[in-house]
Amino acid sequence: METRELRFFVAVAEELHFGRAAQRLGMAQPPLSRAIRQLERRLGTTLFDRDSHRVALTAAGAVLLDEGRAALDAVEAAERRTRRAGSAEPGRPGLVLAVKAGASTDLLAKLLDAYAAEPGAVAVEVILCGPGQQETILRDGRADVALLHRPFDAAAGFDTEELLTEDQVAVLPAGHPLTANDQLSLADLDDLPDLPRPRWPHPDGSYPEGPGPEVRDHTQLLQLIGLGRTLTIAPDSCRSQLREDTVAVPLRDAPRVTTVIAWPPHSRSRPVADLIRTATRL
Amino acid sequence: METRELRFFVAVAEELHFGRAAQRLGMAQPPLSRAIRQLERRLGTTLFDRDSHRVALTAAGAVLLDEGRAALDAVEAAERRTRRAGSAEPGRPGLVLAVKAGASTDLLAKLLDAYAAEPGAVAVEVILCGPGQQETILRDGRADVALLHRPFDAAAGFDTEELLTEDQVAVLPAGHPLTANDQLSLADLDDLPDLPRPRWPHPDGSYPEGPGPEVRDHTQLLQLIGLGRTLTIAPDSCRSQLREDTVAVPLRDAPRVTTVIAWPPHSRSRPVADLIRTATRL
DNA sequence: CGGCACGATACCGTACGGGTATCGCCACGT
DNA sequence: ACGTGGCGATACCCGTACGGTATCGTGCCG
Repeated sequence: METRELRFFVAVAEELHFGRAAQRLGMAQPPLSRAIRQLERRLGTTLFDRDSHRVALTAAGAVLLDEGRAALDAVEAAERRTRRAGSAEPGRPGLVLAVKAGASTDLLAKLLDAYAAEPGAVAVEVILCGPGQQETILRDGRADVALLHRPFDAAAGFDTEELLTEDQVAVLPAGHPLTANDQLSLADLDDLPDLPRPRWPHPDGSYPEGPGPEVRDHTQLLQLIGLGRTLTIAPDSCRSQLREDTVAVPLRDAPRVTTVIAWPPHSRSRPVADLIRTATRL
Repeated sequence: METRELRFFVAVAEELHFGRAAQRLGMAQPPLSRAIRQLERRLGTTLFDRDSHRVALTAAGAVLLDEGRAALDAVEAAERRTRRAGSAEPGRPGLVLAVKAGASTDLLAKLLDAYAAEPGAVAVEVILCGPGQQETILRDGRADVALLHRPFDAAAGFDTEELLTEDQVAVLPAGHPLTANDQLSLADLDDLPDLPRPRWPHPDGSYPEGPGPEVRDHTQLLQLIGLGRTLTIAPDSCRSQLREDTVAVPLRDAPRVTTVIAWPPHSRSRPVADLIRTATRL
């Protein structure tokens, strides 16, 4: 199976419409139809149930959509990482690390310092990304290593090492009545009319429905908290980054959060191994 | 990047010889050379250092070899699993489970029985494979689920659930002097001139060097132990399968072995989820 | 210094991927 | 009921890029 065919298939499977899929692929509809038919012939299976007015995935098609996306990610990762390894003049980033923007700043600083002191250290580029995007970025090769937060980020498919386990705190506007408590429970934070939970974008950029404000990054989030418009739950170590107009209150019953360093299981590269070793020794 | 190019690249990278690689690919050498050059141009990187008498991987080439193999496995897996899902007439195997031949027989039997009793259970095909092959088979899509033994099998890149942890025993020929002990240590089994360790084949089918007998499966192994030609270390549960001419002796200091059920992290399929749920409830 | 092993280059034919035009089918509207 | 429009399939054409054969250039070996 060629990646071109897989890309065709995924486009049709996502659009469930040959015309739109062809448009997305920048081609005409007939060759697309033909390519899919040919793919079906070669696989010996029909992938779509279609008449002139409905296109639907068969069971086999659903399997290929899952597996095919993973395969395309793997190919894309191979391509990107090779490109990066190729253009490795000293000074250009030899290693890309994905972290959730605003999280674990002190741990991150310690890690980068310690690694830079290692013999054979290469330049590290840090990608700051929204919650839940590190997995994607690590999977498709834009990053080589990531810092994830269990149990919130899925580390499925990666090798990991635990670095740090912390309690969580509620981050609230300074002066809010709840800040009078020296401890809170998760239930206290549910359904507060004045402090609805913020809404983070999905991977596709769309926002879920709800009353809370839409946020894109942690700076924005902290500003909104300071303005008394929302609240958030964060690892204890976030205290060091709080502004004067926000307050952290320990949570009695929030799950403890573990920061782990994650990497694709076949990374045999020297810099990745060095960085991981450095991290585990912190 | 197309999978065809990746296959070309991997062939050359493994042979380090354009002529032989072309032969392996069933094509002539010139188009292969050209395809590699073109791949290098598109990636903007040289992948091989070559003159007329030596071909060697560059750093970028080494990266692409690792990542490319993984990507090809993923594509192959997508293809195989789709084919399997497509030809799913009731009766044909809907689920393939890879287990190390001869290991965990009783656990396996319980699992298969329990799963068969589930509503919505599909036919399960069991693949018996040599040690260390389950990962490959699971990765390239010939199996959907595998039973692995930690810490011996690498579960890197898969999701896992622990099922059972056991101590290990030494399996020896009946009547051998060592069987007089009611406990042994690993050191007692090293460098026994009369009982050299068996040699298992590598994934490519070749055998490592050494004095021990070459074995392909556990039946053969047990027979050779019975004949007093070798010994092995195995989980406690293997006792139920021993022959009369072999004896198990507990090991004081062998690492405990954990049987885990493993699956590719993106399996969203109903039968896989059912089987895993069944396994964790045993 | 001649022979050889090997990768690169040159050149050619063909098969396949993509485009345009058109058909066939079904749902819907009036 | 019939016309219309939307959509996937089919028919046909064309360009390109992939693979094959022949040959070259080069460095190693005897």
